[in-house]
Amino acid sequence: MNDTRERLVNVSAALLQRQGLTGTGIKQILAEAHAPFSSLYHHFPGGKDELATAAIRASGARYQALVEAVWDEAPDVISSVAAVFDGAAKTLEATDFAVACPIATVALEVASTNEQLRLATAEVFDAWITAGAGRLEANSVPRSEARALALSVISLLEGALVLSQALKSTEPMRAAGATASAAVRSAVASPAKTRRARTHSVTTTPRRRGER
Amino acid sequence: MNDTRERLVNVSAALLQRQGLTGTGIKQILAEAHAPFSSLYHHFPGGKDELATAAIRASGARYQALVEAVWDEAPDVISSVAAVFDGAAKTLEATDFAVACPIATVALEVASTNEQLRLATAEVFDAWITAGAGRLEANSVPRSEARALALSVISLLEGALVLSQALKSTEPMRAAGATASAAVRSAVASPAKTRRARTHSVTTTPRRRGER
DNA sequence: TCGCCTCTGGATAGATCGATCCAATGCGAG
DNA sequence: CTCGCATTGGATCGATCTATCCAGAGGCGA
Repeated sequence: MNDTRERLVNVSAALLQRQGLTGTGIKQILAEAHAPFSSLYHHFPGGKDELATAAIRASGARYQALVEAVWDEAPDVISSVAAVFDGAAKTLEATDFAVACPIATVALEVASTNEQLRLATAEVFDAWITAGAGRLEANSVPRSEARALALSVISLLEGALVLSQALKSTEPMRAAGATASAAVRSAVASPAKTRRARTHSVTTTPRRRGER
Repeated sequence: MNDTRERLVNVSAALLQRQGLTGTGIKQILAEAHAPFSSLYHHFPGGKDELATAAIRASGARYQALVEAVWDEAPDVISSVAAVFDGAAKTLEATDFAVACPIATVALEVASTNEQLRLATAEVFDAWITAGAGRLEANSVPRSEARALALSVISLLEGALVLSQALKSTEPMRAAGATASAAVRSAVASPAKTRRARTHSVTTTPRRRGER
């Protein structure tokens, strides 16, 4: 019977992604979710902030699951990264650049104005980073580099989403995808094909055994 | 004289950066700028949107000038890129993570809700990309790669700003800076020493003709 | 000095904001 | 059936939002 609560969270997540926190009114959420005022304050006594927190957490987890599904479908790490960026580009095009990162808009808005919501966005990002680092580490990226690489790849993705949305073009997303793939390729400790990385030449990574 | 108009633009730029468009009220702008209602609608007949457009353009240009100044102070391209990311990290720390990108917050907010403002943010980003590509090209990056590389570097910067603000940590910024430097290093057509880059810090780069 | 134009001062309108209130409804347990 | 609890239906409040209105102040050329 609690599908009202679920509808509120889902509708909020969708609206927050496109309009941000202050740009989304309670009345609009209630109208689209076909719910009355009292239902909102019954399920979320904390009001708008509590609802928004739940929405951020939900769409953060949902997006992570989506990306992980795309990631795990590809045969190797580098194509996984490429597939994620490609998927993001396709989503942008399919939605006329309306659907990008589910939480970045709110994250920037609340970063210095709403500590409770800022913490929620931080938790989501942290989960993404940890998951990304874990998957990189499971694919021959040395532990000492995995987290920094995950941070860079996610930064590339987030930044490219910002630029692509503003410019209404997937050019930034494609460029960022290429750079992300190259960065991952450089970090992968390939035991056999050490000299094969012709096109991308050197990085700061010594090619010795990435032990430790 | 017309310093009321200038004050309005500056105050708006600062508030928009931290609170976004819908999060910033006209009254707050007027209060901080010590201006009455009628002054706003005299100088900006288009109201809030017109004022915000002017503010976005102004802070976009100001930020570009700041980055270019930091960039041009460094002796070579790679240290330039590193210096920009380092400067962003220092600014974040100095302002308790309140001051990051002057337009990203608004850009995400208006991307699919306000075409006029979206165009303004797109113009600012485009100017940054063009300027970045030009500077890369002037430093031995092939023209065919310069624009894509500039897109990637700016994506890294923007994404790292999002993550750093949300997490209240400069770790993403530092990781992104290292990746950006490495990407630029790979793209620089270094005539002789392709192999021996070693694991020094970012400042050890092939010192090609330091013009200027 | 006069008249003109730019700019400022502040009140106010009309809409919308988030939040609260209480009565009514549905439903399972006893 | 009846009771108790979770949930719903709206009306409504005070605050705040953007925008408009008009009168007055100030500078400047004629």
